[in-house]
Amino acid sequence: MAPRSSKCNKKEANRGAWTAEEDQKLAQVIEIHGPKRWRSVAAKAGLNRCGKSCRLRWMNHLRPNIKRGNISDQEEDLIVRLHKLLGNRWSLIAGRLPGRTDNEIKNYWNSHLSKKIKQNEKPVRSSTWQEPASTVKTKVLDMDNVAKRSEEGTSKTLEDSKFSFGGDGFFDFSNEDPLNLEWMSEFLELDETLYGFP
DNA sequence: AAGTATACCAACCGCGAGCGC
DNA sequence: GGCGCTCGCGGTTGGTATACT
Repeated sequence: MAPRSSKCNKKEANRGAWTAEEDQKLAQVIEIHGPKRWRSVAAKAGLNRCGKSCRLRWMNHLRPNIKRGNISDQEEDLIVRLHKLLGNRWSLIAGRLPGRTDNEIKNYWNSHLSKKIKQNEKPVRSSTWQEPASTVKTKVLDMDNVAKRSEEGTSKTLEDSKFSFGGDGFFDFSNEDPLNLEWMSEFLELDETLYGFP
């Protein structure tokens, strides 16, 4: 059976750090054709890279409005709260932090926050309540279902909520200031309504 | 100054989901 | 319904920079 196309050809493809020239070529092709069909983007750019690698480079470095470094206290707090709520769903967490990438947040978590959390293990929601990781996963899966039901117009639970769902099936917070934590506390209240916490 | 340990970040890998044929 | 292709995600690895002894 032929190898899956999503795998990079280890022998033929360029690997390792990207050069400025490669970045430029990639950005040019994406400007013309858009950030999709990554394999053909790689081919059109004349890059000896797999599509996957091109996508990663674009998403994490070349995209417009990317913020680099200096994660603020507010952002850090938000990451901690969202991680408590969503678990290791980095792309979702990154979606709430404008200009930040999932990879950056994941790295930041692994290198800074996971240690910090272990040290001062302070529950955010109450002085005693702490959510097991398995519960988080179940809840998130449930949230997916609730989101679907909401899209289908069959959800009663969220009917009166101020929150709406975006096209990706998740909460659309587009009207909320991502760094204002007020919306988060309301979100946690909603969470309690849905799942009976604490 | 040299060697070692640690921190940080970019990139890779494997897997699963979605989609079209 | 099955198959292959593409994409996106999360975990992991490897290289480089910095701190420490």
